[in-house]
Amino acid sequence: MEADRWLGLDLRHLVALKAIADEGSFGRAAEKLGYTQSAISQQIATLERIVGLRLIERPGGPRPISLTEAGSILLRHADAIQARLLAAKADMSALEAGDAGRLRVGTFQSVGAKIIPRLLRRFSESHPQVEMVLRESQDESELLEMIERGDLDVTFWTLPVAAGPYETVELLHDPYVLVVPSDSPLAALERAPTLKEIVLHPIIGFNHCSAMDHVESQLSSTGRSPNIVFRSDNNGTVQGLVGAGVGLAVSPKLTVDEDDASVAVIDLHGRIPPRVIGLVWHSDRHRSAAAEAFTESALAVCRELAAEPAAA
Amino acid sequence: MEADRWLGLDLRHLVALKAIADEGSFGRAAEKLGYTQSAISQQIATLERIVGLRLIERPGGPRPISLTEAGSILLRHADAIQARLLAAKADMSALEAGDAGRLRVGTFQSVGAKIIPRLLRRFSESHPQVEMVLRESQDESELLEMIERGDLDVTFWTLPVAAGPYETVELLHDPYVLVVPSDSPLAALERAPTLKEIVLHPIIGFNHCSAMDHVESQLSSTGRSPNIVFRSDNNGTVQGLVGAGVGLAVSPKLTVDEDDASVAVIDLHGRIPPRVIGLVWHSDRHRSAAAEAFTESALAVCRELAAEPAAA
DNA sequence: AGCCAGCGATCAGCTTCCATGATCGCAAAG
DNA sequence: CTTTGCGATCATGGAAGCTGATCGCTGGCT
Repeated sequence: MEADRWLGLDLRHLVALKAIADEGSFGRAAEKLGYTQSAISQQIATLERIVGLRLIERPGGPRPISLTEAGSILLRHADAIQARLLAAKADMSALEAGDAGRLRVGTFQSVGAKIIPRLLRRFSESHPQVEMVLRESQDESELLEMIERGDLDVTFWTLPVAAGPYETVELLHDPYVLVVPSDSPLAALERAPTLKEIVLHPIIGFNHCSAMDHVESQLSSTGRSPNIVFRSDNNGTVQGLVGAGVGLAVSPKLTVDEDDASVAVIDLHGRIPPRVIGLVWHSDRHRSAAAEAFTESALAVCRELAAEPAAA
Repeated sequence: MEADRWLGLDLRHLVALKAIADEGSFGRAAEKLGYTQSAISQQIATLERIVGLRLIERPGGPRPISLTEAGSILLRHADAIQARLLAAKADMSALEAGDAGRLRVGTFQSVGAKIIPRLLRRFSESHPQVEMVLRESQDESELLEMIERGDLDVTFWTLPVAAGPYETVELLHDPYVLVVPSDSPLAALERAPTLKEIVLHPIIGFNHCSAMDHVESQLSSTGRSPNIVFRSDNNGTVQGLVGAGVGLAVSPKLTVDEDDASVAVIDLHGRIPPRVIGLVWHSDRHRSAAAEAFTESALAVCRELAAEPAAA
């Protein structure tokens, strides 16, 4: 590695570049960062001297500036570097908080019922020294944000995950089932009802979440939009309404209570593609031994769940 | 983003950390970087002040130092950041060299014969303004190193690629074929010869490369190691020797000359898994329009090649 | 046992670098 | 033509960082 001028590169330079790109002018960038306009101007000057290329086009006068091609390419690298630094910072403060034995796990409503209790029991028995912090969110996307900010170590998620600095592992395929009143004619059918048949009935839905959106778009693909007469996030409420004959529900199998005699649960045999439940974590963050062990436990538990459909 | 002490972090700090980890002592790291031991000591001190954690364990006296857990975690981030900086630097110097229209492509011997000429003609017709620089290497792994150093923009490669900062695209599956003298009894068989039958004969091989290693390990898996009587990297030589009855050859189909009447080419029907030819580029580097277009052209050409096995 | 070699920490001093604040040049809008 | 907003430039003061010397420590060598 030659001793070149790149060693003089400072993080402040990259931050300044980003601020200018965001704010659209040297002055506002300076204000945002708590510097003088002069300072920013000089920072960019030295940055341009370091890379040897003009990064920002200044047309002069009150006309707005713009990034050159080199500028926008460098900006992408700068973003990546800043993201990595944030990850490093999160790792460090996690360590500082004595996190050898703390694991913050994100979950959402519908994953909870069957997997979580079993997993928690298993994991806390095999790793009693790990303190688990469960964070359940109504708003799924919030979980990913927390992963990105370093507020969570790992989260459950329905795969695939959006593009981003994530690593994932697939835990299990959770098929959708139809929940109908136990005396419904649909329950007496030998075959699984088609989507067209289902969409003729009133539907009890969950509140909007990625799983529900998925179901509704599938139902809408029949050409007829489903008639959602009620929404609740509480599975007990949903099944109660179904049992009372208010409508049908399409639920992930893992969320339904199969012991409820007032309803019948009908396998849809893949008429709606199953949701895939997985774990997601930040690809840039350090992966603690506790997190690895948790992933292993989750995989084991889900393998068991998949192997005992008899309970269904 | 709070104005925290992390903004005071300097690249030199991370470089120093890496140097210490590599060299095993402050003094040698200082020497390597052209500083005094004092400077390194102070740099690490401020770095530790910034992150708020002890990064290096100094047992005192002549005992060797070691990274703490925080230190090794931070080092991994530092490595990633340095790698990203190198990519940025490579992008900048490429741009500086006026690379809007230059594309440096790596190839190796056996990919050349069928794909390259056609691809070059096609691409230079559709993108006449792009100056192509072809770099053929005998030593395949050198190509990946050049990608990593930024000396190449994209290279052909036999997938899968080793772990690293790479992105890939699959171009085509190139099956292995058996080349025998045209009067060989093997050529008269109705079925493809088995590996056991092949390995009984003397073999003309290519010099060691990933493709040849692959073939040899497959042949050895019969329990009998192949008898390689000659090696050459020139396909004409290999086929000439086969035609003269010196031995058989197992070659990737794309490299053989099917018009050579002195030999017969026999499809192995997947008895040896085909090699997969793809393009590889650096995931951190900027991907120029020329590179994208080149990938598209390569895909198109390879789709055509796959669709006309009649020529075989 | 005692000396020595090797290592990192520390300190004072000097140099270098960088942000500041004021000023200038420029071009579009009024 | 003046005003206004923006970036460039310059001199200056202050902070940060490197140097060179010195100290304290510990394990191995004699």
